[in-house]
Amino acid sequence: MAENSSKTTARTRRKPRQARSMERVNRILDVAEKIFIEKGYPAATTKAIAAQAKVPIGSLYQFFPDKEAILQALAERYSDLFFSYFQSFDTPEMTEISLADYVERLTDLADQFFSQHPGHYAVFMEVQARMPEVNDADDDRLIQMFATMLPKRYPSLNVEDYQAIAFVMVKAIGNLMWLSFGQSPDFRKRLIKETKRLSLSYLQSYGSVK
Amino acid sequence: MAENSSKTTARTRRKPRQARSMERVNRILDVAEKIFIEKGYPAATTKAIAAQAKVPIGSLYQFFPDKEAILQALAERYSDLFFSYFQSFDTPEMTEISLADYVERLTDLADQFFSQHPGHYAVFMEVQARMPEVNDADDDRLIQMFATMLPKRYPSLNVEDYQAIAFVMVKAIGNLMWLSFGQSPDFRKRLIKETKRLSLSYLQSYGSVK
DNA sequence: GTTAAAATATGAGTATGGTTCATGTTAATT
DNA sequence: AATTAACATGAACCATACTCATATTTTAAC
Repeated sequence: MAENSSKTTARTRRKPRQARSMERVNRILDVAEKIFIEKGYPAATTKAIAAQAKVPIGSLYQFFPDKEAILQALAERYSDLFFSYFQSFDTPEMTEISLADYVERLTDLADQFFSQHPGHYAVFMEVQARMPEVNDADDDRLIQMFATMLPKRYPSLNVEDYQAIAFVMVKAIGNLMWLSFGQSPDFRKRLIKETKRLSLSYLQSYGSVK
Repeated sequence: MAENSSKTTARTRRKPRQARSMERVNRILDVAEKIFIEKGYPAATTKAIAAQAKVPIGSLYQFFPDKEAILQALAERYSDLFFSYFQSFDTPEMTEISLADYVERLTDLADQFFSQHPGHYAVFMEVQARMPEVNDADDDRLIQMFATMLPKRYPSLNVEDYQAIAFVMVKAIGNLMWLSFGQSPDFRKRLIKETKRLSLSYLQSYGSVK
């Protein structure tokens, strides 16, 4: 499907096959994450990353075509983690519980994920800035997941409706949860409450009673 | 209020006082906007900006302490424009019309602004990525504007409620409107409709009848 | 076990782009 | 007319992403 966009894939590099090199790649990723969080992406020099990972600069570029590829690899690690959180929502049982409960659990789960992985915030921030496509892909996956469940609750709507509703839900909730960081703990709690209210009243406007 | 954050203000530069230099500054800004839109901020070199504006590189740095300052200046131009659009909402009459009409007009105005200034999208994008504070300041201004009007419609709530509701409204609407670009024209229309539905049902959940 | 091929390792060197600064020129001020 | 302040200029500086020719280690073939 996806062509070789010059932005997404600069040039392919050898994938590590030997154990020693895989270790090094992981060391590089760990160190890079740490430095990205500490100083931000632009101030994190590839030399510093290589040095702290105790890997010569040439070796770093053996596996990562460019600096952005390091960020991208980190994003993928988080993406996998993220979806492992939401696995539990991709089940039929989830259509049985009440709409209010559903919204409640959905929001709380997102909240938990963000809270439990502080590094995600910094990495996500940079990825959003520099490679929005990556995050959009994750959102699309969530949207499809969500759209699939909607017919169960709203049998009379059509495909376009499901797409639109799922889009609004994922983006609006995601954005508000995201913004709730950077706020004071009290206001953050309030925002999570409001997020639930927002999505519930929106969904109810489509006539669900359950 | 604001200290000299090393991120926000690198170092002050002479402000142009003479006509000739003000012309040059404007030329620089216009060219920079064009190149930012065409190639994106990172690929826009200060050398290229200076060259196309027919200004030596040294002169550019006479007025802009660094590359980011150019972006910031552009953001300020748009910020002013943006608020001139929303001036009409800072009037008492706006509390008289129905909630549905209010939401309708608010959303359409935002839509119009975004549509009529395509350059804003690209610039805003980069600003959001690199200097979120700038955009947050704009949002805060909108939030206060909105929060001030809420007591008229919801007399029984308290200050925290007004703040929370205004926050959700501004951020949620703003985000959805923003995302509606990048979408197909049809889906974009649909999203604007959904944005209205989202905000209206949310506001109605607070018990307004009018 | 030897050897050829493939994978990995290395860091001095290159290219590019942001920024400076010493020196000159033009406009305002006295 | 003289002094000062604002503006102009671009070669040079410097930091940083990235390369590449060369050396070493692992794997595979026999």
